[in-house]
Amino acid sequence: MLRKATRIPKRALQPRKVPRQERSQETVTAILTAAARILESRGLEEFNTNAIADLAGVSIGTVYQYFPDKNAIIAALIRDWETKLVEILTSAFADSRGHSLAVGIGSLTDAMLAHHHQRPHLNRILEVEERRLTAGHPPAPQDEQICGLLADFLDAHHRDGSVEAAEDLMVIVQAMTDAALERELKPTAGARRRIQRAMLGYLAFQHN
Amino acid sequence: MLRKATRIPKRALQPRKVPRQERSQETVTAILTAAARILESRGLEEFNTNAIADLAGVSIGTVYQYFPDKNAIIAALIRDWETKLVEILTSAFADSRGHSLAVGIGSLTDAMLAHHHQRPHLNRILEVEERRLTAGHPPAPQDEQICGLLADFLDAHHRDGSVEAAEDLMVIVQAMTDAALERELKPTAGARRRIQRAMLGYLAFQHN
Amino acid sequence: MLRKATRIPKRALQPRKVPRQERSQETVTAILTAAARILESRGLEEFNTNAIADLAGVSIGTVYQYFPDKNAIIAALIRDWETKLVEILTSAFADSRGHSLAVGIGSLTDAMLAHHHQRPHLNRILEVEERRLTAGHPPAPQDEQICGLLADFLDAHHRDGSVEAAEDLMVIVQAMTDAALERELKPTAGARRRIQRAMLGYLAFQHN
Amino acid sequence: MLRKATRIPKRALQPRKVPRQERSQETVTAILTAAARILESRGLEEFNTNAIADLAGVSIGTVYQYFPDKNAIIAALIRDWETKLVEILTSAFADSRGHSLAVGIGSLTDAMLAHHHQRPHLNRILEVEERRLTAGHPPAPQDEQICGLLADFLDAHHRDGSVEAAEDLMVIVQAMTDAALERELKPTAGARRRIQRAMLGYLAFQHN
DNA sequence: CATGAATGAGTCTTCATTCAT
DNA sequence: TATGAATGAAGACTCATTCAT
Repeated sequence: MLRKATRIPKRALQPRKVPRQERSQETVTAILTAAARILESRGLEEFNTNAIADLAGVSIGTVYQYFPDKNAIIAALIRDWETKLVEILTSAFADSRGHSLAVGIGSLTDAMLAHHHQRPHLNRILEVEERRLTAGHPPAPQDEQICGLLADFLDAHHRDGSVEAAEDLMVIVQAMTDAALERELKPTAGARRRIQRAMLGYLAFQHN
Repeated sequence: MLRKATRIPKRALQPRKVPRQERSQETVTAILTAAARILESRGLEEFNTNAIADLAGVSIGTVYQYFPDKNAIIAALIRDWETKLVEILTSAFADSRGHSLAVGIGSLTDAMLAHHHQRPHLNRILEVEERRLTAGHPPAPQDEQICGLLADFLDAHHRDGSVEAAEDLMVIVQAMTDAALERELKPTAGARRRIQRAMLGYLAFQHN
Repeated sequence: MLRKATRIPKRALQPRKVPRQERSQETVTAILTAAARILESRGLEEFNTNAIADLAGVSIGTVYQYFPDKNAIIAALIRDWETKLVEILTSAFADSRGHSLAVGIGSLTDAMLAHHHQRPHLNRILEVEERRLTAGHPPAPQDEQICGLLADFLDAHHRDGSVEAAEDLMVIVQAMTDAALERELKPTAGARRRIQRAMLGYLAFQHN
Repeated sequence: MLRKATRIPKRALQPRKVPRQERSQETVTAILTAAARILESRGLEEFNTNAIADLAGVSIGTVYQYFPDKNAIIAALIRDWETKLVEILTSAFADSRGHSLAVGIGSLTDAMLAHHHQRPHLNRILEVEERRLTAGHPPAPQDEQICGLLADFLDAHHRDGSVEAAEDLMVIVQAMTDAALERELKPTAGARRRIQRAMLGYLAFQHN
């Protein structure tokens, strides 16, 4: 991955062909599963289309039938991962409706920690790759969605400048979750406390 | 086949030989300057040892005389960058000695914003690369140094848990500076305000 | 791996099955139309069986139902093209029956120019492909037919060595039409004059 | 070669690096020699960079050090071949200075026949490839040179429209030599006579 | 007969690294 | 020390063709 990096993707990151038959849906799943596993256990350096095909038990040609290139596979993993994150956060905010701001932020933190600690190595790589693949691109719709969820939640608690705050809080929670993940492999109470402190502190802060 | 650097670099990231003669020092500088320029203007994708040698005006063999491999070149750039950051922060904290906490945090923020906005594209890449190269490694001495500076500063203001706080604040300022850089190309007052809010809020926050 | 067609085609260049039913005939026509269009607008480089099937609106399997391989498709296009040429020349010579040699040669020239300028890009490619596919093979029956038509015409004008002359004249008219096509995109009076000069000069020439 | 065809060459057809050391000049020669041999004995289909490297006794990387891609190798062969043709024709015309038109045309014919019958199979392929590689490009300087030589020769014999005539004669001699080569492998007196007839006939022809 | 998913050999090309000079 | 020619493993990707459904 050191070589093919940065720059704007040359091909669309979109899948090439939408699988219609049942068989091909399974194939796509197998490819993505294999790709995730390789990224997770062998790292970006050994992430190559031949390895993916091997592990997925399909031929290399089949991989290219569904993905125009390597990056599109990573992009698909990122999309899946973000879609899942949106779901998790959506339900986290839904659950905290009617509760205090602190409770809501706590749910958010827990959800983020939980999601990141699930396949932490994979997530780490996907995060870095997302930055590479989207460099110069407009933000992914899912990112905006997530910010929107948080902004709505802040609005419900009568906070001004909710969009800006949501942006900042997402940056903070993302970075701190990441840092926590680097320090310790399991989510800990300490990590939770520190993230909470940053987010609630941000929200409580009054300029004088 | 020595191309694959699997997760943990096989070679030391140290330069191969410390150049003693003057001419050698110039050569190393030329190589690093070329490397930085390529990274900056062509991106990671076109960052390769042959291109570096070309731009530096030396032969590829000479590059390998001073750096054991490609990663060592990037590592050297990162080291330089961090060393500079240590210097800047050292003087920022020195200047704010005797001033309030807020003033000190303000200096830190300004220093970070200034440093990141200098060759922003290069810095972005180096940051990502640092994560790649140090994955699984202990933190670089410079990172510890920076945290130490901040911790000392917090101590001077009688803050408890200064090491933990320093760690968190560095994560926050780094991430937010980065995000700001992504949003707007020049350092803005708005960015400064938001970063301040996050850091001072973190410090002011009291668990109940 | 059946991709390599070494010098001599391994499979017959004949279509695989003669379509008897009406619908099959339509399918074959669709395939050949698509093939011609691709050759014409995208060139040999993008001429592949999958693209043909796509554009023809049939599945790749169907293409192979009617053509044993890719070369057979090209061969069919060439056959069609030559068949058409035979028809055109036949009527050209028929029309010039009873007229002078010069008039006949004029008709031939006009017919050739007209035929070549119809879908010139396609014709150019087919001509080159014909050489590739027939390398080492005996001349195609249509080529012989065309020479025969011309030889008969020359005979009617009491020319000796009509077969040899017909061969040579066909080579000349073919090459010069081609060259004209390369120079200017539309048939011009100049091109006609030059071709005429070559042909009539050839016929008029007397060894001393 | 069926696949990578038509269209305008994507990379320059120029060699990548001019060999400076003696060793590399030998390498380039070895590559071109190998390329010619493969084209000649195995045909375009088996003409690939790996085969070339193998036969040349160098590694594939070395091939790409001197040629940006496959087409550039073919282009180099074509250039060599044309350069040689220019030399041959130059001396043919030089020799026929002071002689009659017929003698000069005879020299031209002999030179062309001789040149084409040297490695006839290779020449055939190179000719077709030249058309592919130069499609849409301005004519190669060598082609112009050759026409110029002939035009000068015609001028010396007080022919009007010598440039047009030179163009046409070159087309004719090229095509007929080619056709002869297809009929018989050795240059024959018959072929010579037929080509002469075409060229002298063209020149002698008077419109009425 | 038609479909289209799957195959996989083959080809191009790159670039980190070595080593003879 | 410097040079730069040479190496070659590795990886991306294509597309003619097959065959189960």
